[in-house]
Amino acid sequence: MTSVLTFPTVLRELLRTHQTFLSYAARHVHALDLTLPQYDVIITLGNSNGMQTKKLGEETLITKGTLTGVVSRLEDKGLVERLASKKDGRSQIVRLTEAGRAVYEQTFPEHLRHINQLFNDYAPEEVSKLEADLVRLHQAIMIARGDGVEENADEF
Amino acid sequence: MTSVLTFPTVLRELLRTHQTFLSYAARHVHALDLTLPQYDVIITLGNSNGMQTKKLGEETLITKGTLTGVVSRLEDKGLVERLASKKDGRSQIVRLTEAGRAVYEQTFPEHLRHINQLFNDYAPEEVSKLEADLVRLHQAIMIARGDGVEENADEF
DNA sequence: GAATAATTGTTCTAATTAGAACATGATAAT
DNA sequence: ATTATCATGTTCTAATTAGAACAATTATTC
Repeated sequence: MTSVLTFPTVLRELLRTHQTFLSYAARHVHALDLTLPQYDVIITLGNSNGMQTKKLGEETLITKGTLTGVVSRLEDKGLVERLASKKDGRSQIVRLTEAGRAVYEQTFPEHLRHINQLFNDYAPEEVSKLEADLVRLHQAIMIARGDGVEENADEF
Repeated sequence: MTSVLTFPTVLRELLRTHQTFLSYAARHVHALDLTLPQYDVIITLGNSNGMQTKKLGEETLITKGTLTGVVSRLEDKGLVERLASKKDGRSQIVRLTEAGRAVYEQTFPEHLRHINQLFNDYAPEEVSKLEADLVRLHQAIMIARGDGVEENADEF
């Protein structure tokens, strides 16, 4: 290796693995003429009867400014629709149309196989361990960011 | 949890951790009026006397179409310069200017502390283990992608 | 209840992103 | 050597991204 430590190498590896995974997942999705964020929205809505934009963003990890555009493009394609919430005048409900549900049901099982294939050589405990390790790092970052455990903020 | 398995949860956690890390790292970098990819280029060049655009892309994980723009913006800021390679007429060498080197030297140690702080509670072996686990997943994805081990491609 | 604060989603901007097409220079095959 | 193939970097496009500002609505506080 030529390069001296820049970001610690474990973090570089995190970026690399993330990037490679996205390109792997995108390959399957692009055959459907959808982008990865668009497909992520579809499969997230696939298990529900519609949800608030806010919750949809939390599930998909798409920030709200971005999500507006992603949902609009899916609306243009006729795969989702927006409805005003009856309980909250600020809120929109997003849900699959018939066509969107058809896409979900016809493609999701294959998509899941495509993804799960990555773990063919993993024991279940190994997957759980990796997940736990990622959660640990995630929490370490949040704590360093100051979004820590939010204990009693005794401003007296 | 309400949501049924979509992406396997370990992969969702990979995305979440990646995203949170980027926002953590960006916070420090934005104070320098640089974006994260721009700063990544600067610290990658900081250890060298200039390198090919191709190699710069490999080190930073930035694809070539994107890298052209990132380098151009750094050029506009006077932090890097492009030189024609003498050995290869297609190739450009990118290197830090004086100003770019000053930014690197004055900010990198603090940046490194900022990043390393994430691992305060880690034993060194734990970091190595996590890195090895990420490398393993990365390779599993590459193999599933077909970029596998590229053994003897004995066609027929 | 009226003023203040917080929440929800859209709009706007600059930058990044992947991917494809392209021009130019280098390399290989014949 | 000449053709065909490959490598390097730029340009182009559509989409995503984060972040900030904003309008509309809801919740809180006094």
